[in-house]
Amino acid sequence: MMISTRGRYALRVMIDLAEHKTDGYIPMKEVAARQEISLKYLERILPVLVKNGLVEGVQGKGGGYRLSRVPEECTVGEILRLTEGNLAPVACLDCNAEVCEKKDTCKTLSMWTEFHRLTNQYFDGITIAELANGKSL
Amino acid sequence: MMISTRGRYALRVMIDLAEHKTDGYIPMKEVAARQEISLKYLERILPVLVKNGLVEGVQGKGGGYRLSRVPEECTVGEILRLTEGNLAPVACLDCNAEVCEKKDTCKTLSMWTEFHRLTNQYFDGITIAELANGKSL
DNA sequence: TATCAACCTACTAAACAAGTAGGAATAGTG
DNA sequence: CACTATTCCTACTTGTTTAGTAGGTTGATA
Repeated sequence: MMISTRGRYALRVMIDLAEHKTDGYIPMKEVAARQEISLKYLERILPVLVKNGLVEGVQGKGGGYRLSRVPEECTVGEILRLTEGNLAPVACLDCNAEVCEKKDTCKTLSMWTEFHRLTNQYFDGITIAELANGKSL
Repeated sequence: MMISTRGRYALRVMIDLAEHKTDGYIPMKEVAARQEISLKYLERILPVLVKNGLVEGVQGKGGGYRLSRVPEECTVGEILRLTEGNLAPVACLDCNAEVCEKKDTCKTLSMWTEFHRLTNQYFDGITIAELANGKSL
């Protein structure tokens, strides 16, 4: 019942990119230094955000990353689903998992389903812009 | 971001005890057979429920377990907190964890705190009685 | 051509999950 | 008393996941 460092670091990177937004690209080396996270580890986390169009990476000197959209349009839910795989509390709700054979008689399934819905709704309702601005919830 | 088998099995045991309630004690062997869960594994999960007064265990022939309270007074939240340790989404919110040194400037802490509150509120609002009766949520 | 950056793959150490194994303590029953 | 059925307790095991590290390749700019 935990969000791993992958998801938490991805979030911190996105917030950092929003806060230090310029017209150019920001090298991950700078973000890693500011956030005190291993650069090498961040390099392993970012590709999924690039592939799914949340950030753009440019190689070479003067390169780096920048947000693909304005921070107001980046939701926490989207970032966590990409980096954590899924926000489902039980495997039965994971779309990629095999179907549970007890699902028709399971007394707890609807509870998990509703919690899953609630979780997505909560995190989809928060944007990177709000976090960067320190909006209190 | 998952509830482990410990929590899920504990819940199924509690529901089973509620459904097969008698004036005596129910051997875990029966519950394990009905729920198709390893008896040995359940024996490892139950002590925490006993210690915290959710169920009573009686050893020896004719012994077994029974709920300490009526199912209407057993909440899912209570059971999950005992078996999963804590429902906190990040370590910073775990009371037993060391205090995070970034907590004063952390842009995400309030988001996690609110989610934690929401999670507890959701699961505290569901009782074993409701699950046993198949109340749809 | 040198430098700085993203990108890629393989490896590793530690922790955790999900159980198994083997018995000790306890309480009724013939 | 011996037998049986049950909880209770500790240690072990096996596989997976987490949180990285190592060592490079590719690509852009100056």
